[in-house]
Amino acid sequence: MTDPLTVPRSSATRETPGRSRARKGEGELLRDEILDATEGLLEEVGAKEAVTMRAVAERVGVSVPSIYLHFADKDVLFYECCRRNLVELATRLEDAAAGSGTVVERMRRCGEAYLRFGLGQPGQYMTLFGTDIPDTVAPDVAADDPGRRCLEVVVRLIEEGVAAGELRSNLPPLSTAVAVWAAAHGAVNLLLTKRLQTDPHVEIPSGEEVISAVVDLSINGMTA
Amino acid sequence: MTDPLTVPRSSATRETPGRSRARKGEGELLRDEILDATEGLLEEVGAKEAVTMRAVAERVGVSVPSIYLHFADKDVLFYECCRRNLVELATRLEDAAAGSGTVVERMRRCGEAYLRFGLGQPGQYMTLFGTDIPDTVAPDVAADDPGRRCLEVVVRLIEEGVAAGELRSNLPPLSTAVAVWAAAHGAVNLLLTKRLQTDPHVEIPSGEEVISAVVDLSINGMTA
DNA sequence: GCGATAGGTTATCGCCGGTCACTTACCGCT
DNA sequence: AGCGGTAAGTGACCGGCGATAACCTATCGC
Repeated sequence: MTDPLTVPRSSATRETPGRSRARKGEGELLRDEILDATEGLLEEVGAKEAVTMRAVAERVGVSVPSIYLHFADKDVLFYECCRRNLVELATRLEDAAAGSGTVVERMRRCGEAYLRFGLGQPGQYMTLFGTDIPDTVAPDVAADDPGRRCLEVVVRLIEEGVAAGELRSNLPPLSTAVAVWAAAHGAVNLLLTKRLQTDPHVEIPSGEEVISAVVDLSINGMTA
Repeated sequence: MTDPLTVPRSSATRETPGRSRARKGEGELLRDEILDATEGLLEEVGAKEAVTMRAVAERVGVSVPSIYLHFADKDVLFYECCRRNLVELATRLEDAAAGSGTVVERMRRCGEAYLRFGLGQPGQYMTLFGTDIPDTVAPDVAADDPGRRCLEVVVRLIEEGVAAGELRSNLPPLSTAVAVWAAAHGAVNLLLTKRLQTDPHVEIPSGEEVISAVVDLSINGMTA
């Protein structure tokens, strides 16, 4: 009944004659459009499970299988989509770490930069860091893991601080850096999953308060 | 072609004549069986997206709609499943906080208990804390949020430590407690999502090292 | 001009979460 | 004793999902 989906629309009507999109060497162009559309939808709905391949295809103005010409599967599409912005995060952290001031000051700027980055792009942050690395992208990640690059910045900063006598670290710098990363990651995660706003009649710290509390705690922990 | 699914098997064959399961007031019994099966499957595959309602039904030996007699939807089922064990976590934390020793010692035991709990039940931890609270369970959570109970323990411990002069906290205890929780949560999250084992040729801290690094950092941060 | 092929399309698959209409077995009530 | 009400459970099915198979067609090197 009311069967508008089964109408053949085969080879006579052709109101929208497919999509006029071509140019020989320019398949990469469509690839970028797909990534843009994915990123947009991801930030609109917040989680990749809520973004369907059909929705991406529709936004781009293309059919679903066309996406699979450029990306092996949904996981790869979303990983590539998020990784584009990783350059931005790495850059911000490296800028913050390389700026002027004491190691502690620079470390504080790094922490704030990380937290603000995560909170600024919830969908992408949770897609990148919130769940297991999907099997189909795991081999790729091993060579170029986003989180690992962040970790590197912190490790070097800690080493510098210890060498300068500014920081104390009775554990290996890598272990301490992991702990610092964990604190920042956990804070972003708690805020993005709304774990701090479920109970309206309990006063809860704002995002800014959480950021400064986490940064304070971590830095105090290293200067003790 | 090869249409074994459309075979009627209507009202004559009946090889397995439904499932002999009844008893009037004992529907709750099936409910518990469903929760047990869900928990088992969840820990086997690690994520609720990978556990289908059909798989749960099959393990229990029941049909899919029967599950919906006891749980409104999949989210509610998994939330109830995980919440059962929340009692355990709350108990462990309260035990650790109420034990003997200085506030710092008890705080350390709390941190270790939290981390071990999370690492001990990956599927349930990630289901409870790893993503947004689903809409269908959110109203319920507001009244009895798992994380909130953990937070309470830490807040009281910090207040006690500050009063005893053992801890220093220039921020409100709640803010500091959130930061401590964030550190622990982030550590569990990083470990469970395998963020610390992607690169085989880089030495990475073990789970135990991460635990002690996070606990050290947090406690140092409060005693500075 | 012309065949190869990059760049698409339509149609369909199998599986998922969830619902509907229906049946069965127990139980309180007369 | 037996009968209606209802708790408990079932088979069939829906729309939507990720993914694929088979097919078409405009472009471009030759």
